[in-house]
Parts: sequence; structure tokens; C-alpha cells
Amino acid sequence: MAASIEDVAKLAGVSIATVSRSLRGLPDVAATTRDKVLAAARELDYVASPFAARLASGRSSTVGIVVPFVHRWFFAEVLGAVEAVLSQAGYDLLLHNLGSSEGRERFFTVLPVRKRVDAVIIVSLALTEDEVEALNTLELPIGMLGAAHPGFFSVRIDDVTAAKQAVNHLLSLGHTRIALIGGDTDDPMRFTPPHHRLTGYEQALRAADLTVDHSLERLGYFTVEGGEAAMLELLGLPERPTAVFAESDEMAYGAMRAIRRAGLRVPEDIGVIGFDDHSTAALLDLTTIRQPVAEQGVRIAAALLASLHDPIEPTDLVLDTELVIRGSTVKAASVYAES
Amino acid sequence: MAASIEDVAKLAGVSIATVSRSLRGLPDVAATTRDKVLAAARELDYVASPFAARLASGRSSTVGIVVPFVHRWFFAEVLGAVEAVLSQAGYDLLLHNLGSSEGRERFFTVLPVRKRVDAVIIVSLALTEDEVEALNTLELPIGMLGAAHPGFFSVRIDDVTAAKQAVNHLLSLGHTRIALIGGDTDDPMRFTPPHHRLTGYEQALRAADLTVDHSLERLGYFTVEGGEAAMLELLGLPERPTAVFAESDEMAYGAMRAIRRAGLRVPEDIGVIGFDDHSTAALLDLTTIRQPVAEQGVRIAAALLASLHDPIEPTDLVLDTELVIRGSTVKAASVYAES
DNA sequence: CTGTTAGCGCCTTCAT
DNA sequence: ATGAAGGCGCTAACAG
Repeated sequence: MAASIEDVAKLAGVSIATVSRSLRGLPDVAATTRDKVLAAARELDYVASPFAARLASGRSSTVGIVVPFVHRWFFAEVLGAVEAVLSQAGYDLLLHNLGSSEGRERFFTVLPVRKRVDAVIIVSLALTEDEVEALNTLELPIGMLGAAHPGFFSVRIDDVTAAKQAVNHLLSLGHTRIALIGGDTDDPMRFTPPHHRLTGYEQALRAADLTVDHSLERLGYFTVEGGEAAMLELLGLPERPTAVFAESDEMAYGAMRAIRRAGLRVPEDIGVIGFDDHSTAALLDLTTIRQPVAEQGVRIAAALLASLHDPIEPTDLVLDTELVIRGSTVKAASVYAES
Repeated sequence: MAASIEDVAKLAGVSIATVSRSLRGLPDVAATTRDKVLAAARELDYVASPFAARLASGRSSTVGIVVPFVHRWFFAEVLGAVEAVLSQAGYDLLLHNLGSSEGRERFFTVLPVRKRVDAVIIVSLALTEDEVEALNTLELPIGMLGAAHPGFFSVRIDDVTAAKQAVNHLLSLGHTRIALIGGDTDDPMRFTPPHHRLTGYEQALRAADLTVDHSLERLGYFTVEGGEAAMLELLGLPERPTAVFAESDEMAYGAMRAIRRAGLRVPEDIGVIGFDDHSTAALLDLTTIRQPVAEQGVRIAAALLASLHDPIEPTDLVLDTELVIRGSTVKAASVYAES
């Protein structure tokens, strides 16, 4: 059997309370006794039972993270960043992968994080009022990544501004007929970006005195295939667009494929700009809006840890995005040119 | 304060023992009393404190998973699959992302899963004897994904055979000068695939009575950039290869880029085959060896859950791989042709 | 600075 | 079929 705190106490010749204090680095322990305890603990290869500690202290030293689809690039990237921060702080990470709108519903009705985490991170979800209420019953600090809600911590980018960056880039190249391939604003998963990016797109057009043509706004569902299908529709229009803003790099990939399969060239015939700066965007020479993905994860994790240390008012942090110009919007010999 | 088992017992007019039994679906509880208990629990919105339960039972209902880099496609995919199986079985998933060889060393010396999981899944690591020993001190069922070790459960593919599939495909197309872009067999992370894929590559060549030319074996480090650099070296050879087998799709992407930047065509001048069937492989029209990624995750998770249910001898499952032929090895109009 | 003593909330024999 | 009671291994007052 593994050593318990009592074994350590016996070996060190002190009480279990002193062992507990010493091992946790609490003050009011003589340096000499602490050393004795540490030596005993090392000798017995002792580690405290987290469950006993959690039961007694009421703290779980665990943070729950809720992501729509772990296997997608963005969420995996976030997860890695959050894990790094938490594990370094001695916290456990409890992963909840929604996977579908049913999974989402299950999560918010069952609330499997109840009684087992000190804080929760919600990634990329626009919460319904019911969901907010469910989270509030937890009476825990809540962190949102890619969205915001009063009373919750949040770290995000400004999707409206970012979308404007994208469209303004196309406008600056002389395009006036600019299409949008976006996410579904009515999707059951209710991701946050689609609304804002759509808004930014339309605002940028209006600011340039262009009329918003809704027939140029298509759904790509954040997948390569969806982006391709959306582009096909756009290509079938009486007057096709000269440029496309896709709300994700993956949809942009699909759009590029559709364009090329139609025998047209990127960017000469149609310019394409994506969103994210996915790891393969450089490879495919895609102009895009880069957002700091890992950093958002680091920041939200750090904010929650800080609030766990001593309760503070929720903070809302908005990070900058950056236009990365590549060959899909500016003339280049081929897709495989500079990147 | 949230309801405790005592509250439920009081409301249902039974003892806490009966509540515990009822809620866990144990036998020897009268149907009527069970209903009473369930009703009371529902009314109080009761959920058991996992920590109290774990402390008392000695079972953690948690599985630890150790991955080299969560943010990489393969591992994220595995993670999603494992999470789905575990959460459905009522198990928590404790994620450990190594991130580097230092992270790896830290994990195996600290063993942060001690006293907090019922089983551990190790993904894609060739374990050293010290690491095996460390895991054995846990006295827990251990599952390996993408590797195997006596005494541990495992689910994997046959990398030797898979590499042969790849090379044989190139041989069948008439290639005789076939290069390899692989992972580092001396890498501190010691991934398992590089050794086996290298072996399969050489065996296939020998079986075809071709001599193995080590100058055709280059390191791509499992990244796009690495693959590109490796391909550049190969292109600089006095007699360059007519085909390349990359041990991952991402290295294959890099190779394709290098080939095209050199003004050569794929597959006319140089054929390229990858490994994995990464989600963008179809997009880039890359011939590859598909391995069942999510299924490996599902299988290893299921195996461990089964062994937790009732201890069984470790099993070793080898899943099939499949050759997926696309335009990077067989003539096609362009990279963006059929896929 | 250190020890004593209640719990934390549940599981699990052992009785009945 | 149900209840009583002793832990599980630790934390957190409270004494001293």
C-alpha cells in the first residue's frame, strides 16, 4: 500500500498536521522540522491523496473545460495552452467534449462538473439564458474564450473588427463584389463568431459605400466541404464575386478548391481571404486574419487561477488580430509561391 | 449549500446506506424504496460528491491520458474518441500533455496520476525501461496506443506492414528510386512509428530486389517544414529519387511544396505518398496510408474499462491500414483534380 | 511553532 | 431488504 500522511508523520516524529503544513509550504513551521518532514516524505515516496485533500478542503484543484469539438484545430490548440498553464499551477484539467448539440444539451442539463471543479472554461459558445443560468447555479468562476457574458471572465478577439480587416484588405485591392462564406448563425451549436464576422463584413461594405448583397452571403459550416459547396453556389451566380471572405481557413480551402476546379485562378480571377491562420494556411498560401489562439487559452486560464487565488471582479480581455497577406489575394506565380 | 446524501436520506425516510445503494443501482433494494430515493434525489437536485465517493471506495472513476502534443491532429483525434467512450461510461478524463522531452521526463518522474486515476493511456510513445518501471509502480492497468509492451493493453496498427503497403504501391507504379522522409529514430520523444516505418520501407525495397540506399533516407521531424527541408536535400542528390514515401501527411505536404518550388511536377516528375490520411490529405490530393485513428482511441478506452470492470489479461489489438490512392502518385491534370 | 480533534461526504462490512 | 457505524486520508480550527 502507498504511504499515507500518518506514515510520514510517524517517520518524521511529528503530527500529521505538521506534515500537512510542511508539505503544502504553509508558514509557521520551523525550517528544521519541515526538512525532517520533507526527508521522510521523500523516503516513503509519499504523495497526498488528492481526493482526501479535496474532500477535507472543499477545493478540487481542478478546472473543467468545455469545447465543441476537441479534434478541430482551434480547440485542440486552446486545450494545449490551457493544460500547460493549469498543470504548472498544480491544477487538474477535466475535459468535456460536446461533439454535437445533443452533447451540448446533455452537458448543460447534467452539469457533469458539479462538485468536482473550482472553475469552468467555456470555449466558443454563445450561451443561451438557460445555459447561463445553469452555469450560475455552480456558483463558480466561469471563463469564456471567444465570447463574453456579464459576470463571467472572458478572453476573445474582436470579430467585428477582424472581419472588417479582412474585407478592407479586399477593398483596398479594388474589389467591390465581395462574397462571404460564413458559419450558420442559426446553428444549434451557436458558435459566437458567425454573427460578429457577418456584422463586420457588412459594416465594412457599407463604410465603403457598397450595398450589401445578401445573395453573396453563403453558409460554409466551418468545413472544407461546406466552403467548397458555398463557393460553387457563388460561382453559379449571374454576376460572380471577384473576392471571397471565408470566416475560417478551412472554408477558404474549400473555396479555393472550387474556384480552381471551375478552371479559374486564385487570386487573379477571384481573391480569397480566410480567418485564423491555421497551421496549413501558409502552406496553401492563404491570406488570412491571424488570431492568437494559444494566447487566448493561456489568458483565460491565468485569469481563472488568479480569481481562485483571491476573488476578483470578472475581467474581459480583447486581443488583437492581424492581417497576414499571402498569395491568395495578391498576384503570385502559383499557389505554391512565397508563403 | 448543495444537498448531501444525508439530506436525501432524510427526505426519503431511509438511511444513507440505502440512498447510496439505490442511486448506484445496486441489487437488494426494494423497488418502492428505490423510487422514493430517486424522487427525493431529484427533488433536491442531488449529485454525489465524487471526492467523497472516491475516498471511501478507493476507485477514482478517472482515466489518465498522456499525449505528446495535444494540438497535433492525430492526438487530438485520439483524445476526442477516448473522451467520448469514457464520459459515456461515467469516467473522468485527466489530460496530460507532455509538450517536450522535459515534459515527458517530468511526467514519468513525478507521475502526477498517482492516487488519482484507475488506469492510464499512453499514446505513441516507445517507453524506456525506466518509464515502464515507473508505470508499473502504479499497479494500474496501462493502455498503449500506437505501441505495445508486455503486460500492458495495446491497440495499434502494423507500421511495418503499412510502410510496405506504401512502398509497394510506388514499386507497382514502376518506381525504383524511392526515398524516405521519416521521423527521427533518435528523437528524445522516441515516437514509435519511425523505427517500424523505416523497417517496412527497407524490407519492401529488399523484397523487390532493390538495394537500400541510405542517402535516400532523410529526416522530416513530422512537420511540414521538416518535410520540405528533407525533400530539398533529396532534390540536390546527384541522382534524385522518382518517388518519396513520407511517414506522415504533413511531411508529405512539405515534400510536395519543395518539389513544386523546384519547378517539378507531382506526380509526373516525383510521386509522393504520405501516411495517416490527415483531414486535409484529400484536399491536397495526396495518396496516403489511412490508419483508423479514432477507432484506436475507442478500442483502447474500451479495453481498459473492461479490465476495470473485471480484471483480465492484457490484450493487444492490431488494426488494419488502407492504401488510399490519389493524385500525388497517379497522373492527374493538377493537384486540385479529383480527390 | 506544534499537536489534538473534528469533520469533509460517502462506501462498506456487519447486523438485523 | 435495510440500518448502524467505522473508516477512507486529509484539512482546519483550536489549544497550548
